[in-house]
Amino acid sequence: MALRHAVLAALLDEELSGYQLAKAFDLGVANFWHALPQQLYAELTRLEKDGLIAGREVVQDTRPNKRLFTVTEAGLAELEAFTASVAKPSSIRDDLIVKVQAADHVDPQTLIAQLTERAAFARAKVDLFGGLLDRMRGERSEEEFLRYGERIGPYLTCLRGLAFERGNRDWCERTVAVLREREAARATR
Amino acid sequence: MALRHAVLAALLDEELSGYQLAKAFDLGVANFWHALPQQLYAELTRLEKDGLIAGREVVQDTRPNKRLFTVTEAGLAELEAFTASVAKPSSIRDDLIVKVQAADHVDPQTLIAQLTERAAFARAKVDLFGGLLDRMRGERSEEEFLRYGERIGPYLTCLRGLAFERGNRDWCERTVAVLREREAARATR
DNA sequence: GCCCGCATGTAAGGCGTTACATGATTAA
DNA sequence: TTAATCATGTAACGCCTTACATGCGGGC
Repeated sequence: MALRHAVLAALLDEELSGYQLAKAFDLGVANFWHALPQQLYAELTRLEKDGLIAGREVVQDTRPNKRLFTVTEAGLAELEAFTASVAKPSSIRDDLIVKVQAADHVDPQTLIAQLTERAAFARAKVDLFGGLLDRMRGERSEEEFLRYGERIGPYLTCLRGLAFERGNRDWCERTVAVLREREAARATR
Repeated sequence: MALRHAVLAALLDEELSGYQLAKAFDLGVANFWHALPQQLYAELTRLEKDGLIAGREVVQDTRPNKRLFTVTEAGLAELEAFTASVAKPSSIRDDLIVKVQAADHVDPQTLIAQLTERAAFARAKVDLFGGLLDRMRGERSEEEFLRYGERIGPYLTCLRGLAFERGNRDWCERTVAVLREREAARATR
């Protein structure tokens, strides 16, 4: 049950609507968790019912009305308890890695295409996260920001996301290079 | 539905029983996927029913009998199709990152303890994967092995696992250092 | 004598994904 | 006028996790 806590953590720094949360948890900006809009609307309903967040209706003229949510005292306590609870070890769960595991038995060209696509995606995320980090620390150097900044949580998680996507990019590129070399060697044999 | 394909990929290189698979997919050796024994036994039943794997009973005296599974032609075709299908982008899903996202609002000592524990776990995995890679490539250098070795799939996925755990280790250590520095600064204020 | 390893499952419940549904405004 | 953005959901299905169940053999 970690989606609740991810939502609570996201609402700590700013009041957000379900729609805004959905955008934050989508592929683009989710540097620490991923979820679909349906999950979020359902979870927000449950969180409010349990008194961990409080919503307030905002009436809009030109746009549909929306509900903005804030973390309550109880919600903060819940997060505190979650933080103290045992963490399960994380593991990657990625279709692409399964495909590479079977590399010796499937068509290399297909694999190369998939890896190339993923590398491009990873590069885009590296750029995105780099930009986010720049904006968060402003004029300050990273060292300075992390020592004296007020809100470093989102920065730290973004650093993890950045390193992860760099890892993806590098591994994909390396793997493509290996597969290409073997293909070339096979052709001249 | 990627567990099926992960199982198929794992059975490509050797005939395994459910129990052996369960060990491979457990925390210790799962360098490309993770699953619990119950999932695996259920999936093996389904895979056999669908004709993607074939099982043969091995009678043992001193131990309970077991069933060893091999990938069939149809199973290989299924894997081939899976490899060609679109891959979803992978994303990290990790309790610990959620906790760090809330770093500015929860007790730093608790967080430091969790991060320290995770760093130790990551170091253990780095060692484990390093050893596995050594054993796979034997006498050969990495370059040589990847160019001329016969089974490089498992090696490549293990490389991804190694890089991922190094990333975990480094990020945990860095984050602990940052939190400690801020705690020290707060104490002298 | 007790716990660990081998070997295989069932059952229930929670979480995530896919598909479907609605309806207004604004920019291309 | 067509598509994208804002805004919020319902329903069905499938995967993952947690708990429970069984039974023999070997080492400390």
